[in-house]
Amino acid sequence: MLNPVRVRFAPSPTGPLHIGGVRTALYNYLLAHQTGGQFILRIEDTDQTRFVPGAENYILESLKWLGISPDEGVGVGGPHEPYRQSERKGLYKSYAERLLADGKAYYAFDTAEELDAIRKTYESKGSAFQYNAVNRTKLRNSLAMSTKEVEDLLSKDTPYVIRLKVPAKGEIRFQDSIRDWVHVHTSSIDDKVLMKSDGMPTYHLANVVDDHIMEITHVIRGEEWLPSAPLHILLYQAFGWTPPTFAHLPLLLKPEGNGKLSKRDADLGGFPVFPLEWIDPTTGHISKGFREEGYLPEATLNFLAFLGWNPGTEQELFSLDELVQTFSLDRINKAGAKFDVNKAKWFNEQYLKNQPIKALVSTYLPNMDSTKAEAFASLYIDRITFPNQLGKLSEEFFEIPSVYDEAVLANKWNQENQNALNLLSKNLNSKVENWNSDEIKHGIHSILEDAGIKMGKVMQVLRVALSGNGAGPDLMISMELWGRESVLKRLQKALENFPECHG
RNA sequence: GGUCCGUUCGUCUAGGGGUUAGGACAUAUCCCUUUCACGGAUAAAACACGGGUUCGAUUCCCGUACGGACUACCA
Repeated sequence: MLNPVRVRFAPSPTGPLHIGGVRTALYNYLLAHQTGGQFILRIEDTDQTRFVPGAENYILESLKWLGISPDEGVGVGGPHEPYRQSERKGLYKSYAERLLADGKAYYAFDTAEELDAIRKTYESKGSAFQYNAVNRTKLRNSLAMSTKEVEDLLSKDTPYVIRLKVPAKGEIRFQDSIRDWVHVHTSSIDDKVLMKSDGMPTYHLANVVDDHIMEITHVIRGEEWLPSAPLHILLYQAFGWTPPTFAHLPLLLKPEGNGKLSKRDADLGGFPVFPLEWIDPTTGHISKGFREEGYLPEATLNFLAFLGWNPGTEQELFSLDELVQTFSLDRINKAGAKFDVNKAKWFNEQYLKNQPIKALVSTYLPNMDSTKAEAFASLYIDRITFPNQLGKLSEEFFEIPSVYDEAVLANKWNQENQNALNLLSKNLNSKVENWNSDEIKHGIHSILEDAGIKMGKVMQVLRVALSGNGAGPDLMISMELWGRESVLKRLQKALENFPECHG
C-alpha cells in the first residue's frame, strides 16, 4: 500500500467538462481512494475573459453523477479554503513579490501589442521569438532598465507583468510516473508571465503555489501540460520547494482520422464527449451528454478507465471499488487512445444486464403496471443498449400493428399458414384456460397438431400477424403480455389485412 | 519552424531478447433459438521503416517516417 496521496483535479470553468477531463478526474480519484488520501477539486478561474456561467456547477454535477465527488475543495470545503483561484488572488501576488525580491523574477512593461509585433517579425523571418535570456535585455523590463526608470513606471501605474527569470543555461530533469525521465534545456523555456497586468496570476504561478500550499503530492494531468512541466519544476526550485510527483496522461483521440477528440467529433459522430448535456449559454447549442444518452455512470467510468489504462489481467468489468483497488499509475499507457463508441456501448450493455429490473422499471416505465413492466423489461433487457429505450419500445410493443413485414409475408404467407391462423383465431381462446406463456404454447401446439401442421412452419407468420415484425423477443411471453383479448384482436386484424391465399 | 512526447490486429490493449505474439470491441461463419438479440464456438486481422547490439530482436540502442502536444498577459 502506498502512502496517502493528496491529488487535485483543477479544471477551468470555461465550458462543459470534456470527457478526457473526466478521465483525469477519475484517475486522481482512484489514486486518492486507493491510498486513503484526498481528492481535491480546485477551480482555476484566473482567466476572467473566458469565464462561462454554469460551468463550475456543471463540473460539480458531472462528478456527482459519476460518483467521484471530491473529498475537499469547491463545493465541499476543507482546510485550504478558498479553492477557487479567483478568491486567492492576493496570495499569488505575495509569492510573485518574493521571487522579485530574490531576483528570480522581474517586471516587464512590454505591451501585448508590442510583443505581437515582434513575434510577427520573427515569424516572417521563419523563426520564433522567445522572451528569454538572449532577448530580455533588449526589451522593456526591469532587467534592461535602470532602477529609477522602473520605479518611475511603477509609480505612474504603468501596466506591467511579472516574468520568471529563467536561467540561460542548465538542464531540467524530472521523472514522470508515466513517461520516466524527461529532460529539457532551460534555453528552450520562455521567461513565462507569472502575474498578468490585470493582477491575476497565470496558470503556472497559481498552479505551483496552490499545489504547494495544498500539499499536493501527485500531479496527474493531461499530456498537454508536459511541455510546461519543466517550467513548473523551475518555479518549485525558485521557491525552494520540493516538486510533487508528476504523471502526464495520454490524450483521448478522435475515433477516425487524426487529432485529439473534440466537440466537433461528437456532433459529427452522433456520440457524446461530455458527461452531461450542455446548453451553451450564448449560442444555445446543445451538446449531448453521456447521462442523457443513457449511459450508466459505472459503465462510463469503466469505459473511461480502460482508455489508456488496463489491469494487466483479462478482466474488463470493474466496479468503481474494484478500480480503486486495482488502479496503478505505472500501468498507464504512453500513447493516445482513440475514442471508440462501440466499446462504450458494449460496456453499457454489460452493466445494463446487471441492473435490478425493479429499479429500471420504476425510472423508465413509471406508468406501467409494475408486474407487467418488469416482465416487459426482462424480455427486452438483452436487446437494448440504453435503458431509456424501454419507454419507446413499450409503446411500440403494446400498440396493435398496422403495418406488416412484407418481405416475410412474400416468403412465408401461404395456404397452410392461412389455415393455421384461421384455426388459431377460432380455437385459441377456448383452448387456453389460463393465459400464460406455457399454456399458450401448449394451446397453439395442440391446435396445429390436430390439423397436421408443424409449429415451426407457422411461427414467423404468426409473429408478423401479431407484432408486425419478422423478428423479436420470445413470442409466447409476448402473447402473455399482450393479453388474451389483444392477441385475438391482432389475429383477426391480420387475417383481414393479409392477402387471400388460393390453392 | 522549434521543443517535448509517442508508434503491437480496423479500435482499446497484453506481452517482452528465443511465444503458434494473448484478450476485448467491431467484422464473418457456425451452434443455441420458432425469429432476432443474448450466450457459446471458430475464423480473418498487428509488432511503422532502416540500421546497429546480439547466436537470435517485435522486445535494447540510434536514425527515418508518421502521429500528437506545446510554442499567449488561455488553461
